[in-house]
Amino acid sequence: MHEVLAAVLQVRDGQLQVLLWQRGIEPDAGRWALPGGRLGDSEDVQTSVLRQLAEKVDVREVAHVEQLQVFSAPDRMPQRRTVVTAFLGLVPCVADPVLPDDTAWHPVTDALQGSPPTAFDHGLIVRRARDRLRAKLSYTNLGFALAPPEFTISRLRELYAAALGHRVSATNLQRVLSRRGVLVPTGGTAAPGPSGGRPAALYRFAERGMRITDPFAVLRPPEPQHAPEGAVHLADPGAAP
Amino acid sequence: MHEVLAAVLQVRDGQLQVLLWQRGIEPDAGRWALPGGRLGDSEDVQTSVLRQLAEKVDVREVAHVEQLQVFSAPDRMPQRRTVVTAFLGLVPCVADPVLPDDTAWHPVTDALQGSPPTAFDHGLIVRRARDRLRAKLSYTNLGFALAPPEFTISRLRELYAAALGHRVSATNLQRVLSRRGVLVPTGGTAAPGPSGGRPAALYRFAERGMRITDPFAVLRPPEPQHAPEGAVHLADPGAAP
DNA sequence: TTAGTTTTCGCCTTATAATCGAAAACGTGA
DNA sequence: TCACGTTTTCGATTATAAGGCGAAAACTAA
Repeated sequence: MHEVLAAVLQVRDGQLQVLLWQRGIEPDAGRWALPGGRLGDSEDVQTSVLRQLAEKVDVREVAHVEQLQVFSAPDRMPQRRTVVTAFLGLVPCVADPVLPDDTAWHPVTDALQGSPPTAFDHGLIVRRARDRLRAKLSYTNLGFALAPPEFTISRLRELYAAALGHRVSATNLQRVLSRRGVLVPTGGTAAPGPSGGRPAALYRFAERGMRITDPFAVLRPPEPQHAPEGAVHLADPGAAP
Repeated sequence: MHEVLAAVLQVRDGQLQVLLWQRGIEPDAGRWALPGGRLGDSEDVQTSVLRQLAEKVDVREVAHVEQLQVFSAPDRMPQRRTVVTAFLGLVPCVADPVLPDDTAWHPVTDALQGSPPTAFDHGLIVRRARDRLRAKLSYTNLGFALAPPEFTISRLRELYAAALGHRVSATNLQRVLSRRGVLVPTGGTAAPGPSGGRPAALYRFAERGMRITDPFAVLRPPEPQHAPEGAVHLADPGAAP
């Protein structure tokens, strides 16, 4: 049997959290599992996981979904042999979907340490999801999927710090993203906090489509020569000795 | 039904090539397909694809295998609905496995342009495999899977150029890989070619395990402070003013 | 010995990230 | 209204790594 699962991640309360539901029946009753379910006959895996998220946990605000990996160990679940395609899902920090009673957000760090206990191999899937997110935050504009449509650099810095698990310099974040052209100022400013301070400028991401600015520019192809032959007059119109 | 497929790549004759077999029966009779087959009940997908490669095309010299992606469009194959887990496989350039009559190597570039015509969505899988290889060559030591155990920089440069599809500077390749610590001199030298020249030093890869030296060191965590508090005496045993 | 070939190494330039500190822009309270 | 604390923003500087170029090294063949 083939099923799909999603590790849906969101930054809440300054921590990266994952959406889990508590199993009511055996096997692994009482343990916490990722949302998902059986693959339908007339849908592909990504359509299926989005459908099931919408149906089961009312998550329609998923800003980004991507395939993580297939888990297929014959004994990964007792009883029936089940192959699963695992996904990473990201939800902006402003979203607060209504959840069923058996469903809740849990800090990823806690879940990876057994609190709450996770069902089957779902803990491993959560770890893969977190690692993938951390890697992609470094070299893509995947941050758009964690951030609101408009945000200040400070706000974005908090999101990155929560997701990456370490401190992040606002100055550096600002310029690294700007250089890549994924950060666009909207012109507006946010109101200062209660203790004053300079009002922060608002930004948005250039595109929501995982645009990557030359991924891993290492061992890149040689620069095309400016004008190997002919067309030289174009580059040199009226030069004087 | 679930099946596994592998795009097995190797550099031959200075070109990146892929292993294909010609289908004898409908559907898509006469077109060229990737090796693979049905997932067994007691094996995971990676075990399965390695088994089938060994059984069907006598490829036991696969140096590296990794999951690419699940392809699951309901209509990706006529007749029966089939979900496939696609793999990337890499074979060192020195290997020359015995192949069945219906099986042959084809340049990836040609296959992607319809020569020979590929079956089902296998052309798309080949493209994904090539792109993945190119990306990973930039920031991992995946080159070990294309290269012999020992090699010269010139030889490695040819392999990289063939796989990446553009010229590669031997000087730069040498230093980029050395800096990462994945290139280890063996001490030996290769015999000069028929037209003379300085004999080249032999190298090997440091590890065959996809060791990555700090992947994408962007937005990296701040350096740990030398000695924030306590334990200072350890770092400073018997210092005099 | 000389010419030709190939490899290897050092120096320089460029590109990008990280760090530091000062200036700008706002509230608050004397 | 005028210092003061706070937060944001920007410029200058440093650090690191990749890319390019040419000279020197090490060999073969005439």
